[in-house]
Amino acid sequence: MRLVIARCTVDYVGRLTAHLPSATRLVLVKADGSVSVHADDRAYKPLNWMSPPCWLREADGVWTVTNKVGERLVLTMEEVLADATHELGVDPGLVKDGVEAHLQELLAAHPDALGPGLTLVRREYPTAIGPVDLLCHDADGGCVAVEVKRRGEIDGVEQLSRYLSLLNRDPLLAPVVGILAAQEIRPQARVLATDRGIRCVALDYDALRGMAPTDATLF
Amino acid sequence: MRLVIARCTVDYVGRLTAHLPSATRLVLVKADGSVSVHADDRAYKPLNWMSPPCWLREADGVWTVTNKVGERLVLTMEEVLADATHELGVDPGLVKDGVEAHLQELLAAHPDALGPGLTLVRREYPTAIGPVDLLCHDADGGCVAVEVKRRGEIDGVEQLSRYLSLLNRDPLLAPVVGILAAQEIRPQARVLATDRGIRCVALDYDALRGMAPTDATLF
DNA sequence: ATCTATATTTCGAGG
DNA sequence: CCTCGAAGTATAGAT
Repeated sequence: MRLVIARCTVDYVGRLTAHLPSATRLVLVKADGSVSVHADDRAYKPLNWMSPPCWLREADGVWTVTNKVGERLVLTMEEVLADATHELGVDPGLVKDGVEAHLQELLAAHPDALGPGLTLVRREYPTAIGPVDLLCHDADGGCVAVEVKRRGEIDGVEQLSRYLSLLNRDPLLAPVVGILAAQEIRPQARVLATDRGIRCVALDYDALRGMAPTDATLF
Repeated sequence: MRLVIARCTVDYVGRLTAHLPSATRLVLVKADGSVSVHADDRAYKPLNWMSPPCWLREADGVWTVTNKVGERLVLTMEEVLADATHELGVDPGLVKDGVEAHLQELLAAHPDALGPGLTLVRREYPTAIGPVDLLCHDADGGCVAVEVKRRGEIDGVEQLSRYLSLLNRDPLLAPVVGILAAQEIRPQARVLATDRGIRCVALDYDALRGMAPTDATLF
């Protein structure tokens, strides 16, 4: 990884046209050839960048980064204040826990966390417009479609609504009711869901994770 | 901006739980207090980060970054290979061209690019749930609501659908038909739009930009 | 503070 | 390879 501190201007021409006036910035050139330009604020997003695969050509203080699609990132160096290179090696990568896939997995194992008497029919129940996260039966044998999200927003309600209108066209399934299950449900999403007869369930991830593996052998 | 090259492990506990095994990485501490951890690949996204506002406390080789919500990023430093600080100052920021606002502007000047005989009623036509990008009249005086996107996806169809159902409740406007206008329209969005009677128009940005300022004086 | 809409979104999975 | 959905999405703007 090469770290350059430089006063420079930057021009990007590709999916849009963008320009950075002259200022002192950090330029990162990574081992995969990618280049990013950082200001002294915001942790996540660079001011400007070119994603790999791409190639850097330096000529006379002008750095030109290009990719296969023809996008160009041009850095015009006015003054280089520092230029250091470090060998980092390949990163072992991030281990995550607590994302939507994991929530769905936990709920599939404990559908009764969504409501008493709920049992799983199947995960990723296929429909013409995509799979429903969970399809369940309630205590009376009625069908329940469950949309699992980390955060419940309007999009999730719309998505579930589309599934429900489709599933309810199937006389073997109808009537199908809906549940939006999420760790956090935005007020507006709750309003829209309620308006459409969709139940909202707030999930406690830690409690779910702490539940006994299966309750089926209690008796 | 402080640039640290170090062998370290990283643990994040917050919206999810994540762990980075020991490896050599770049740690950026920016003037706004934000911290990010970069591997030697990918220009855009850090391996791990904490967005501002947040605060870093160093104690005995353990860096703890916390924010107001109680999320924690913990870096355990095993070996610091470099540690340099540079003054960068405030960045003048990025100047963009070619985004949705510009498309909307061009279409407002040339509504007939959306269909023959279309004329503009107004941009950002206000409704209870937000402004419609463009409201137009067609050749017969009928109302047309236009949603402008750089890329047309399902969200855009849903958004326009909500506007249309609202606008059609107004007897002075109804019937209102919809147009989804975008440089690129995803297949699923096109299917959903068609199913709902919404017309899709693919935009040629360069052609739009090249059109004569106004055609009203042709005769 | 909350919600909405955008993004050069990036990233990964699945057909 | 394209398409689609998730992301600790982040970020900016409006309410």
